[in-house]
Amino acid sequence: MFVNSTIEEMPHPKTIAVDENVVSCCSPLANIALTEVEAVDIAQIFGALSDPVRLRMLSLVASEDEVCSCALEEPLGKSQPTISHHTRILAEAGLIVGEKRGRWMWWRVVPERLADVARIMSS
Amino acid sequence: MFVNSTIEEMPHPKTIAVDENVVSCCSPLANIALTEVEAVDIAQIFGALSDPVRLRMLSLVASEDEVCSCALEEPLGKSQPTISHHTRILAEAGLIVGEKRGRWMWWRVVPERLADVARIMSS
DNA sequence: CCTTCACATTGATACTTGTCAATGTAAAGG
DNA sequence: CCTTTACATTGACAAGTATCAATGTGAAGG
Repeated sequence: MFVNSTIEEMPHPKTIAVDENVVSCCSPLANIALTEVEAVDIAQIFGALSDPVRLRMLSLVASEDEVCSCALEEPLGKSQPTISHHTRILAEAGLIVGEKRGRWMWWRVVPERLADVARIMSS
Repeated sequence: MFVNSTIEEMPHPKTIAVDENVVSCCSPLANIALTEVEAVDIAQIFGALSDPVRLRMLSLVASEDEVCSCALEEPLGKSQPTISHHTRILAEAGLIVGEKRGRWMWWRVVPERLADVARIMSS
C-alpha cells in the first residue's frame, strides 16, 4: 500500500510537543532516593499510563507501525474529542509521537520511552 | 512507500480488531491488544505509581530491606494520615506488602510486582 | 485499670481528571 | 468561492484524588 506517492508531497508534519520538563530518564527506583522534581517528572509518565483507555490506546498503537486517530475511536468506544484528549496526554508524556499527513494524524510509539519506564522498575 | 499518490488515493485507515485472547498479567503491551478488564487492572498499578509522593515512598522502601511507616513521614513531609493513605494504595496495587509487628508497620517492596511492570513496558 | 505510642479510619475541602456536545481549524476536492 | 473530512479546542459537569484535623483501634508498659 501507499506505493504511489512520495513523502515529500505530504504537508509539513506537525509534531506534538513532548513536555520538556521530563528529564532524561531513569535509573531504577531503588538505586537512589528520588528528589521531588524527579518524582514529579516520572509521575507524569505513570499518570499517562494510569487510565484504561490510554493503556488500550497505547497497546493498539504499539501493535502497528502507525495508527491513525480515526482508527482509535471505534475500538476504544470513545468520542473524537476524548480520543484527541488521550493521544495528547500520551504524547506529552513522550510515549507516542504524532505526524499529520493530509487530514490524518498518524501515531507511533516511542520505544525508548517505554524502555525508560521498564528501566525505572527494574531492580 | 508514498510514491506518486495523493492523499485521497491512500486507503482510509481501518479500525483495528481488538484481540480478545486472555493474556497473563503482564505480557508486553504491543503483543496483544488489551481487553478492557486487563487495562483496568494494569491501570490500577500505574495509578499507584502516578503520584510523586508514592514514587518517593516506593523509592525509600526499595532502598532498604524494610521501612517502618513512622520512618516515612519526615522524609516525605506529609502527615501521618497521608502516609497511611499512600502506603495503602501502593499495597493494594501489590507493589509493597506490610507486616505489623508490635506497634509498628513494616513495609517492603514486592520485586515480582515491579518486574511485572517492567515486563509490560518491554518490547 | 490507665497512659502512651503507632497506625487506621472518617469527614471535610480543594484540586484534578475523564467525558462529550459544541465549536474552531486546516486540508482536500469540487 | 463552497462542502466535506479529520482533528483540536473549549466549556461544562460528574467523578475521582490528595490532604489533613479529628477520632478510633490495638499494642506495650506501667
